[in-house]
Amino acid sequence: MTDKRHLTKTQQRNRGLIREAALEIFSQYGFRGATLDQIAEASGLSKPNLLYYFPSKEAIHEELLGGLLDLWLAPLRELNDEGDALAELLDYVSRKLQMSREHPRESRLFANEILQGAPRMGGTLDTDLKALVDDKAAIIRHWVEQGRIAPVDPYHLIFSIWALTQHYADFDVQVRAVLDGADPYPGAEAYLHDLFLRLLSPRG
Amino acid sequence: MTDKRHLTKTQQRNRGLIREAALEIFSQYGFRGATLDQIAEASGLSKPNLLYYFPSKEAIHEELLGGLLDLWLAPLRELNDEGDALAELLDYVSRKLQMSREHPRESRLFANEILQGAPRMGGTLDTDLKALVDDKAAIIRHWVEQGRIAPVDPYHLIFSIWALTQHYADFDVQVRAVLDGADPYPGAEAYLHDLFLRLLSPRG
DNA sequence: GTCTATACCTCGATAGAC
DNA sequence: GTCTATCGAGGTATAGAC
Repeated sequence: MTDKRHLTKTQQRNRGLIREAALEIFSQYGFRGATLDQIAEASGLSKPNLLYYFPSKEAIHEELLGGLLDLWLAPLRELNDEGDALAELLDYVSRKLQMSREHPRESRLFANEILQGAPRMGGTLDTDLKALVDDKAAIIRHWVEQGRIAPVDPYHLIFSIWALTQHYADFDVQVRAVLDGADPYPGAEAYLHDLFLRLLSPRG
Repeated sequence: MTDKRHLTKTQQRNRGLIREAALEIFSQYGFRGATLDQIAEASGLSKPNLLYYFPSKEAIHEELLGGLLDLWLAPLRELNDEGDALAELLDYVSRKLQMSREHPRESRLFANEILQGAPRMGGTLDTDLKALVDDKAAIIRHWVEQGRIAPVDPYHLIFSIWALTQHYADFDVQVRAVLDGADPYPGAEAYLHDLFLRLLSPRG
């Protein structure tokens, strides 16, 4: 039996190659659009060898999805109720945008999954995701009540941060078509900082 | 030869049934994830009968994509350079959000296509889309220069409107998981109106 | 651990009766 | 115009030699 705590060098290396290749292919073609041939090609391993390390195509996909929600929610998890309210939220936006820039494939893999109704993410959306968002929304509501930020709906605020940051990864081809291929991130950083600063600055 | 201008009642009806069913299935599963069996089932026609009306699976998909970009850009096209700047933009946001609410399947079909690199949309992004956005961005830049709205990057403003409105259709399952299944649109309408009002109101 | 060969199935598309 | 039956390609997974 292979024990996760006692993997040989080869095993670690090949499982890593497969994960990397699978991320590349699944994020571009979706689960059903991707084929084991493509993943084999991209990883440099043979197709039967893929199925030596993972029992099925589905298992490879699950391996990727497993850690994805955690990675995805990490920036939100860092939101600190004891920090400066406005700075905390602006930092969150910045971290989330950086996540899109550094992990566009993970963003697209996630988007593919959600777009199709999250058939392979099970109940993690209703449990883990919802619990964290409820927790952070309560913090934001508190900040509003204390007048530390302008009044906003905490849930729609969080949705808007997700939407605005992930858009640059998920709709990359559209963005670059409009911008003639230019890197959108410097402009996005400035625009989003400005947007949320104006939205959230307490007035009067 | 079938001439589009002389379709029988049956032809019109069945082609309509196929389009409706294909939209339902393609938007949920993507092009490769969808099967003709599913579309046949959903349309109430037999699989060979689908291929009597359309030469291939790809042709059905193209039929849907064909009009999609136009439908998609219609709200932006209405942006009128002679109207009141702030009201024009807020109305655009509202129209675009309504499009998400009324056409979530079209939104997801489009998102599926863009997410995977728009392999079947040809050059329409680089030509039609870019031309329209450049045109409207020039109008917005003009409004900024005249001081009729606060200074913003016109391109990122348009991206942000797309991202924020489409998010509610494309990431519906995630939004509803967080909101316990509640309808997000009333809250979204208020939040987005508020957001863009604060962002764009000229100050000083 | 890794390969070649292949079993087996799903799916798009066609043949041909009605 | 619509059906049943079926072909053939492509895809997941397995067998078995090395």
